[in-house]
Amino acid sequence: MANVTIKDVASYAGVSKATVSRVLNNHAYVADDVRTRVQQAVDTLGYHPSRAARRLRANSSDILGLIIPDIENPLFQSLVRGVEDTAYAQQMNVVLCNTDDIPDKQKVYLRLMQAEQAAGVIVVPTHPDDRAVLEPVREAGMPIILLDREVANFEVDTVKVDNVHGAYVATRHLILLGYKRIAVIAGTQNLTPGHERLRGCYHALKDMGVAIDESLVKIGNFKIESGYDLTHELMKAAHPPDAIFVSNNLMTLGALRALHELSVRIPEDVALVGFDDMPWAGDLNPPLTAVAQPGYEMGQQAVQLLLRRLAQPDASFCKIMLQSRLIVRQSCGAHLRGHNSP
Amino acid sequence: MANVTIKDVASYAGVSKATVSRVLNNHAYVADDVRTRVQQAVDTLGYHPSRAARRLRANSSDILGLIIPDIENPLFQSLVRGVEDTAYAQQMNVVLCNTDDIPDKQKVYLRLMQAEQAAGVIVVPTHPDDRAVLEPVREAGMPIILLDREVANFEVDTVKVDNVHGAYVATRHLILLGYKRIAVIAGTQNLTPGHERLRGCYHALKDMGVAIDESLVKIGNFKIESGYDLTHELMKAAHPPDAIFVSNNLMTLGALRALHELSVRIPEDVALVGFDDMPWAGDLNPPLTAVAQPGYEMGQQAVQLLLRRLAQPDASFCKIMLQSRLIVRQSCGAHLRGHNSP
DNA sequence: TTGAAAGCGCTAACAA
DNA sequence: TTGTTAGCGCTTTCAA
Repeated sequence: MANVTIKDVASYAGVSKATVSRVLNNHAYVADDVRTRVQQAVDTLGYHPSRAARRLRANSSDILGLIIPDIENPLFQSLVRGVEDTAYAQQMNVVLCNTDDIPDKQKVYLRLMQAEQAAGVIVVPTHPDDRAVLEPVREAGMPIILLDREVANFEVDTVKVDNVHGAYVATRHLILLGYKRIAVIAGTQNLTPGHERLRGCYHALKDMGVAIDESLVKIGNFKIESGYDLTHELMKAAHPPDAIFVSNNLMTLGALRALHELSVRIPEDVALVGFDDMPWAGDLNPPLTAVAQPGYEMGQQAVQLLLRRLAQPDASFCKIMLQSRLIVRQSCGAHLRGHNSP
Repeated sequence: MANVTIKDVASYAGVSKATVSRVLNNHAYVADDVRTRVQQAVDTLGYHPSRAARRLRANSSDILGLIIPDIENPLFQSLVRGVEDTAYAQQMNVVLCNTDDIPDKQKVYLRLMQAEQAAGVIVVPTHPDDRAVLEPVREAGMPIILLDREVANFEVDTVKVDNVHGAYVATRHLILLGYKRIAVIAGTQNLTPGHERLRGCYHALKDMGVAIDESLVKIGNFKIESGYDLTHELMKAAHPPDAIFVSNNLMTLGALRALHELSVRIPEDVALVGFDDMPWAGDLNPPLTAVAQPGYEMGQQAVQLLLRRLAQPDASFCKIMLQSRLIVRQSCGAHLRGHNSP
């Protein structure tokens, strides 16, 4: 009933607490018969060491903090699974925190992880200026891995996706398909993915010799409503676009909804390519052409980076850049206009 | 740099550790000037109490374990947010665990929660026979709240949805719209939602005087492939259905994919109604008619139940049953056949 | 190869 | 109103 402690095991097995501890932690210099006797005691008593006590002793835990904006975003879902599966295989436990991109929440969670003596944290930072909050945490001895987004003036292990290239490929794809008025719904510009994706767009337009019409560039905030509103703006204009590149999944969903409401045919009237794939992107109306980010691998890599940092606290900082890839379905009109795929 | 402890604060403020502790925990009988002096010391030193130590002392924590099958399922996403938001407001911290419906994983996580001295766990159990794993945990003093599914012979606080009624309404909706050959893709039958939803179907068919064609009843396992495969089976048969009720979101996605592959028009050739709504259900092709479960509220209620149990450990067990509601979009064909909605 | 003892940071009697 | 002290469960010297 009451909790079984190491003391109970010790007296049951007729040895000292120290010996039980040694058995538990696989120390050398324990007689075989003693070892088995202790094991039996542990089993019959159903003993499990108190993590609180261990943590107090060791001043660290096997907890891995994972701080993300929002679990309802499909990208972060696969990312979380990548982190969890990898951590689980290493006997680490993941504590998931949603910041909703609110810096204060992020601060609270970072503090929590410190207080919990987490082994380290993997963070998708809320803001490029987050250095002020992150640096003290690292100074206090907790390894930090940044994921998906970067923070200004903050050298740190990072896993990200080549946003510029992804957006470049998507935009070029639209150009090659012959669209003339390509609009872009960009994301929050002071988030790395936001401006990198816009830059990728611009690069492609320039490289392919397409003049940039600034009235076709809208800056959103990565949320559904934003995609919805900006699409309305775009389509209500005197010269609406014939194709739209949307910078993330949520805004793409908003764009889709707006276009349906306006009874605009996709891709006949307007073609659509989104950044971020979703498991059900092929079931949307129409099946969505999208730049797929390797969310699961991003999670995996982040954990690997953390383990490396834990093993070698003084190793130099490392940035891992993963590739995205374009998945051509129907919203871009490739099936109508032929395959000029990149 | 090094961790600031209560001792540091005490000596900085020129008082004893006990006094610092009293200030920290808002005890009465602390002189005002002492209180402020300690507060200042805390602030300037940037002190945060060690949770490990507190936990060791108190033999319990403010951690709430949330054990679900899979975060990639939209239902569990809103559920998680409901739990997190509610717990957060109560200063509790949520540790999320995905079992993938694998009993062994569930066992590991339950053990982890015990070792972490969680205040309680909210569990979506993997199996109706899970009593053997769950009961010992509760016996050991940890409150358990069951969510979404029930466990045989295990009296416990539970939050669930009225699956029978939800399926009933969905099926009746199809009957009222005039469909004659209504198929059902059911879920795992030894999971409560699985057989309850099938029962709801049967009830509706019987009540409305529709003969049951057993060849139109398929038992799946709640996963995408299952919905996909069974839809293929259904449509390849000599007498395919003119409507399908699918028992959860993932299988509905599979069904949708299969129907598209077969170039079956929805709802003209086959109507479709799914259990579980999804944020983007309206963007699917066609917009999906679905039974919406109140995932967020389920999460909220589960936390409330846990708090109640924590406050009154001996209160009698309580079962909360939430209603689902039918959201009529286009996949059921209501817009073509007129509004015979329930 | 084993045991005794100290101490991790905190809180709660008990005393003053 | 405050300080002293013991102890939560564990690991790790140090000594035997």
